[in-house]
Amino acid sequence: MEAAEEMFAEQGVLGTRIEDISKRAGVAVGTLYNYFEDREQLVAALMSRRRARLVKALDEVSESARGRTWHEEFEDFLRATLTHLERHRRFFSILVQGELLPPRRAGDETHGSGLDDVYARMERLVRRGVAEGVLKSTFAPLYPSLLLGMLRSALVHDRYTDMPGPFLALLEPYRDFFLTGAGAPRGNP
Amino acid sequence: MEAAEEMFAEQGVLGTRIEDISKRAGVAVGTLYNYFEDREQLVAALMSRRRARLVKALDEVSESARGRTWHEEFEDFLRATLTHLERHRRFFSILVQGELLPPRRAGDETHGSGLDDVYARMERLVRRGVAEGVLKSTFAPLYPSLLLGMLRSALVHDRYTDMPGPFLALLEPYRDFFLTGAGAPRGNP
Amino acid sequence: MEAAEEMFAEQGVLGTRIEDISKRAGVAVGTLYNYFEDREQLVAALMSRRRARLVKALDEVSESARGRTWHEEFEDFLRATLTHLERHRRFFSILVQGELLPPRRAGDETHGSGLDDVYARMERLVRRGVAEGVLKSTFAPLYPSLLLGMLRSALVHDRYTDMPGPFLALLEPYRDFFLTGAGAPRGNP
Amino acid sequence: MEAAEEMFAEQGVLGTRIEDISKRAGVAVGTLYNYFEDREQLVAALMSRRRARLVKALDEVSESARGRTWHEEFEDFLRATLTHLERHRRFFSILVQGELLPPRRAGDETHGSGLDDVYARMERLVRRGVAEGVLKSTFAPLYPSLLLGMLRSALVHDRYTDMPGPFLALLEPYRDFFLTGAGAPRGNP
DNA sequence: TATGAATGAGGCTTCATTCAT
DNA sequence: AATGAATGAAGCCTCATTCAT
Repeated sequence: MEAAEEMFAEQGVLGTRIEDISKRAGVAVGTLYNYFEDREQLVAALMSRRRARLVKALDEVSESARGRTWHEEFEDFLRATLTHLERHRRFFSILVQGELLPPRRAGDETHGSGLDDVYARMERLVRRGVAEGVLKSTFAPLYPSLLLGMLRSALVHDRYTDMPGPFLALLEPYRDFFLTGAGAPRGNP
Repeated sequence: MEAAEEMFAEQGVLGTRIEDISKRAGVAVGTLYNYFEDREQLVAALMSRRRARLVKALDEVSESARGRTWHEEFEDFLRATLTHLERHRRFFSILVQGELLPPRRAGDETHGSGLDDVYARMERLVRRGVAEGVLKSTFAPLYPSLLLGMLRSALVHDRYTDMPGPFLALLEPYRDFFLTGAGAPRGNP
Repeated sequence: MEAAEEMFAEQGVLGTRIEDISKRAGVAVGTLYNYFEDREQLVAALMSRRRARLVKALDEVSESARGRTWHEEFEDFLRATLTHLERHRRFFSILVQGELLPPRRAGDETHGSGLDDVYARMERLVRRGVAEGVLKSTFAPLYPSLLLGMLRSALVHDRYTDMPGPFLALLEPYRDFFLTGAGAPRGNP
Repeated sequence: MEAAEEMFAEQGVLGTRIEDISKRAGVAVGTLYNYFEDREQLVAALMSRRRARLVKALDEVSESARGRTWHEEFEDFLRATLTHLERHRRFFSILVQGELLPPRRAGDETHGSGLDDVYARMERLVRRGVAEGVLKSTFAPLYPSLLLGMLRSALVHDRYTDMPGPFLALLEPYRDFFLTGAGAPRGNP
């Protein structure tokens, strides 16, 4: 039933008809409504579910990082994220864009943008990096969002490139970029 | 009339009713339809218009960069973009998300994601940087998208931070991050 | 299970969901459908049941009236009806309104308005009254319906009065009204 | 458009589809929704309109009664009501049954049973009768509801009689019944 | 025999679009 | 050229009914 998240990925969240979802899921409309109050809740549930998966993966990375260097954890973190992105390209591109969901009536902070949890994991990772002295502390508060932006750029790149290729190939470049930037080493003429 | 782009920013592109736009614009629905074939064209026109502004600003930067260093152009580029972002926070956050637009019938490449032009400007900037040897050439093809991702992170950061502050304050950190990354300089034990 | 007739009284016949009835009755929907062909039959059965009770009560009155005066029977009749009304205020107010039942496909005279039997008892009572000369015969055919209307007015009065009070208190006024009307005795200048 | 109240009369309030109403009214569904928020408001509006007509008629009676006897006003009152009943048999039979309307969420006393106004007119009439000494004062508070019940009995009678006939024929019998009751004059052996 | 999840026809409502004024 | 009431296709959701367990 969850596999109907593909619909969202294909048609967009707001452009998908409940009936199509149910059809793809192989059940009747009514059945969906036996489990979800209304369209909004169905959407929220799908989002939740997908997000939870990623968060779980990230937590496992964090878990198995005990006793290993920050750089190793960072690499694993990137790998996990890129892999997840790979598997859910289209859907993730939507998860990243919580803003376009329906207006969200006032006082309904139920699901944030759907990225709160992911963002939190990134904050933790950054904090450890700073604590261990492997990340500059000056602009540290910006790093989580920059990390998020960088990962999002994978989707952008995917879009603007003729030869998409596996996201995992971005692991090394992204690690390198995040740590040392795009600037050429100066002073080595 | 164009000022009704605020509607999109507030309610999302798909969540905005034509009638509301016309009301906010102070005209009747029929009037809108005298100028735009249908909803899709109205949306496209608004997008176009906003994008054109940014592109124009970026081109001016590029223009006035003749005879100045790449770093100066880069800084101007960032400044122009952040300023634009500042002024159209909400709307830009939507422009950045071309994917959620209507289903897009097959064979209808009319308006791309709305970022094509911006992306092209970034490519040009990166190319110059590489040509002048101030940017690493190894992963150069990724830089435009990373630049885009970085700028998007401004919106993310805005969302997850208690003290938003002017986007322009991000100029220095972002320049620094893009050029040298987040990693602490090593080899200085 | 029958006690779920309260639902009808509370929500109206057409406004009550089968599932709610079954829930209130403490059984599953399927169980109801094991006993009643469909919704319509369930409704008919409930109506029938309630009506049967009243008819039974009225028949007992008629029974025990043998050898007593018409006025005594009339009083008992009123008492029985008002008592019944008292106990099933809400439901009775619906029974009285057979017209709002489902559209009734043509050629489906299955359950009449639910009051046919009651009306018949009233006709009998009126006939006896006329036969014994205690009721005017001029407009006799109207009396059954007037009797019904008078009893219904108990429900109306209940609705429009601040101090509802027991229906039984209406026994004397109603008897008086039915027999002598509302007009002040004339000819006593 | 108002003529679509016939639908209610024919199919019942809850059994009528909005689309049918619009069809009968010769307009599109959307058009109805341009004038009424939703189904409930449409129903309420129709009720209101019909009730207003009757109330208006009753007020005219009351108006023209100045300087005439109570009995004359009473007769006019009956005539007006019966005439109205005649013209809107089916619909009125529904107006009389406000109770079956949708559950009415708590705290929504917007339209009462639709008979409040009519009831008020009856109270006024009765008060005058009592004041002028032509009505007994003992059970006066019950008379308005009895009057209502009596009129309703016209609908009942209509239902249970083979030869319906014009309601106006009930004028004399009802006047007589209301004033002197059904009992045969006693003491005239 | 009781259960209650699944079903899907059908009703209500929205809103992009038209067109007579 | 501007208007905005009318339109009706299309989507959301309900709920009577079925049937495998």
